[in-house]
Amino acid sequence: MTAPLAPQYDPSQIEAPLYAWWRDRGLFDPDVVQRARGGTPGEPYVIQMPPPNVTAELHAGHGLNNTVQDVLIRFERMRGRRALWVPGTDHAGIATQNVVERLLAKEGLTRFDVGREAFVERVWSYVRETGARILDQLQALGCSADWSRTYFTLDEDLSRAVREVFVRLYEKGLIYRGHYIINWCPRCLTALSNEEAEKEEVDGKIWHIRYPLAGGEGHLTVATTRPETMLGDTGVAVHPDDERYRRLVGEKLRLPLTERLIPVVADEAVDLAFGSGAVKVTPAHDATDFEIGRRHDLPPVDVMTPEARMSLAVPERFQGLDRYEARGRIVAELESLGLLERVESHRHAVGHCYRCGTVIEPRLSEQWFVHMAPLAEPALEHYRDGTVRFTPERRGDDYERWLVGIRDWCISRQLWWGHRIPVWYCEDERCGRVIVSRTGVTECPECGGRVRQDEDVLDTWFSSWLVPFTSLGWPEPTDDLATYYPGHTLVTSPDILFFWVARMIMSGLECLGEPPYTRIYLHGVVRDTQHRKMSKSLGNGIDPLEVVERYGADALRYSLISGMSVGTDLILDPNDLDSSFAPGRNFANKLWNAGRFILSNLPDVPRPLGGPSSRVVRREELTLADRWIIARCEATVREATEAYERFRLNEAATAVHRFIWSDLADWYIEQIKPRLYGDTPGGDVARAVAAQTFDVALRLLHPVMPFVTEALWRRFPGRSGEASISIAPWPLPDRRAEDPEALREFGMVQEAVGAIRAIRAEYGVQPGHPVRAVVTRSDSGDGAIRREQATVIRLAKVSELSFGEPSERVGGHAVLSDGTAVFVPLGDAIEVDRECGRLTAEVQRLSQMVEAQERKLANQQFVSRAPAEVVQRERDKASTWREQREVLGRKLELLGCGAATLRNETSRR
RNA sequence: GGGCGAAUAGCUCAGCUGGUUCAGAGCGCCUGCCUUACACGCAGGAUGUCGGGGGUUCGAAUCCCUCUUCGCCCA
Repeated sequence: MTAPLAPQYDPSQIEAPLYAWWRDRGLFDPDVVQRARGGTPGEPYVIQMPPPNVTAELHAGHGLNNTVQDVLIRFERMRGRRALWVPGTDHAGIATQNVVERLLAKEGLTRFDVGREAFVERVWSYVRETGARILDQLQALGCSADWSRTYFTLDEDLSRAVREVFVRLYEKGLIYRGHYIINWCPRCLTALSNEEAEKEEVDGKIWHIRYPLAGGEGHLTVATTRPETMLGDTGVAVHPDDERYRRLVGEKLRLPLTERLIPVVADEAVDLAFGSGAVKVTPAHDATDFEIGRRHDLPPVDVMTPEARMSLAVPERFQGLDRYEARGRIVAELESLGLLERVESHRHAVGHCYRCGTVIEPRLSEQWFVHMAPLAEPALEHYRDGTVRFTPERRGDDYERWLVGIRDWCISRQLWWGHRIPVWYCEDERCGRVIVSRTGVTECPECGGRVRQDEDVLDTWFSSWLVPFTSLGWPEPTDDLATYYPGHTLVTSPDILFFWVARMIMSGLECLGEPPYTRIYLHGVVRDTQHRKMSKSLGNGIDPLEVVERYGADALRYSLISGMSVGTDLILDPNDLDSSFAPGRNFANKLWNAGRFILSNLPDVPRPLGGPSSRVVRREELTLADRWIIARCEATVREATEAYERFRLNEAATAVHRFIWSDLADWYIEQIKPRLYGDTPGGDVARAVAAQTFDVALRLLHPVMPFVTEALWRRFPGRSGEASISIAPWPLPDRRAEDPEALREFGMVQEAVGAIRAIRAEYGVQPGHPVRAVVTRSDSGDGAIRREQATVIRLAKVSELSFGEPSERVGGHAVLSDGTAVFVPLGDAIEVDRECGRLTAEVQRLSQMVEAQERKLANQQFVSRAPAEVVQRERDKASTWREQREVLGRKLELLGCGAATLRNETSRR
């Protein structure tokens, strides 16, 4: 039927064709899948992909984030939901503009040289050329996003929606323009929101500077971390309750280096404990000072240019100096004037541009803002009433705190790449009308005069906070919007909780009355072994595409998923990809070979395990091993399904791993080999059970390892060429498959095999060399080992297995958990002393456990206060251990281990 | 300065509601094996003051307090 499979799994031959097949058949499009399923209407399930920057290259963080989303979307797709994963890219204003500016710089040009229009065209052509690259890269990971719905935040439709929202919020009075202190990046030359100014701890200093009293002797000492801003001081503030300075309030000071006279004012905002308790007030360069200045009529004096050089408002000798050069010069001059009282070291948080790392300059500037409190309120309510929930839960606290203390959002950016602010100003000064419009404006509706559009563009996040509905066609009432909004799960990393997640909830509630999703899964960050975030500049990144090339996408995905637990970071070693991704590579290969074995043994039409067929396998045909693997499979279905549902993806992955590797491959496949190609009858039953349980395992694993599972699943006999595991039904739990008796009994067989193998290894019996074994049943023994003696004989390489009391004494001894004794006579091969030592140690270990248990049970408090069930369990444990100890104790006597040995062993401890 | 998280085998991490998964998994390591699915494998094995100290409890890796170290967020 199909070509024989290679003994070693080679993902490079398998993955790309399978991906193309899925994609071209439309299996990622929920509407196509719905039709393929015969139109059964499934409940929609929607995930919005965090749109990567259009200029981004795939890194490990993207790999993790998108793998998690793909696992969830594939899981829900198989469960019958109309699973839609919406992909897109973000125009990323600052980042993209920076990239193209760097390209221009190589030609010796700036954006100002080429002009706005040409520059924007240049960015577009760059984006058109490279913009889809990251999405292509995601395909190599197996991501099953619906590419037919891919959006770009600057698409015409999405841009229209952005203007719509801007105008609506403006009309509701939630967007306003004003002069405030904003975060200014002197390198990117734009305003930033508070969130975009990343606080970073730096070692700084506090300079204590004397400001002389204008009238008479003395001075007032102020403390500052930014002495260069003193040139813009227009006052000094003290706390109204501060006894030290009360008499100075209202006095004038002579501002050093400028000779400007500035007043001392009293203001509640001053922290008595900080520095000297007197603060310089620089209204144009500090948010708090700006407020103080307003309250006391202190005029703002802007002493810096946009590039953070000293402006014309300062004495000539400082003009044009960079802010840090100016700092040095100013401090030196103050020192020479004897006005520098002292300098202290000071560690404090300083804002840095999140795009270029430059230290932010707080700057007075006219910008557009969103008034956030009214938007935050419903977002808060939907969290507090449990509608919107976080995994891990504690992240909800961050969300709540941010919303409670929310500040207005500065949304204008002094960039050229982005959504131009839809505001026009009448150029006729007498009119001065401000027009906010959904469509272009060419003349003033008031006076008919000329208008000019606001030069600025909107914050990139002002478009991405809308994507859960703009990606579906809003504000048009599209079918997609009706079907797929609101969505369900959002998967991202915690660093954009405020930037994006919280704001999307606000916009969804504002524009559509419902939050865009209700479950937010925030995963960790990928770090190196020194726990540093992976980054291009540190060179400690892992290239997911390289991993895919070397080990396959399945190996990457399994390694990421199984190594990541809820809410914790993922540590990977970029210098040792082999050991980082060995788990996934090994497992894919194991799966491949288990599949190779099972498939090569299947007939064209295997017997079914259930259903109406007359060939159905009857329950009484099943052997103990069959019943056991079916029961284990059932347990795995429950475990894995629940784990996926709870976002415990690592548990799902390891549960299936355990089933496939430890249960199916190590035990079941080994156990059924005689039935498959020996004389033992029942091969058809074994084949049926192997096929069925392996099929289930493949489906359970498909969300994590989509390629290898599909490759194998499609090769099952009787599969139609159209069938894909990606839309195969999810395995459902089936109570009838539960079988505690089979689990226990086969467990005893496993123990017996394990005991014999251990004895063999202990005494260096060559693997091919058969041994005899004697099993002495305990009173509680149930005879499973006797019934399954063929299994024990095969798997433990036993030549002759007998039951009853052994006739010999010299050999290896073991006792199973139910007290059954296992004896391997080894004659000359055994060293009696060694065996005595081994058994004595075991007896002693058991004795300690028994004694501890007896102490516990002798404790009246325990017996009376612990639940009866627990007490019973502990009693059972004690009697089991006691029995094991007695069995081994008798063995010791039989072996003739002297009391001397015992004493030796005792004193050694 | 405030808040949160983490600390368990050499490494990366599970251990969810205190007691039957209680000291686990994978990788690495040691020993022996190319046993006709797989050497990316098979079989066996070693390795732990569950970060320190104190407390609650009949019982603590698990709950509380405290200290140390590391990380994150907010001012």
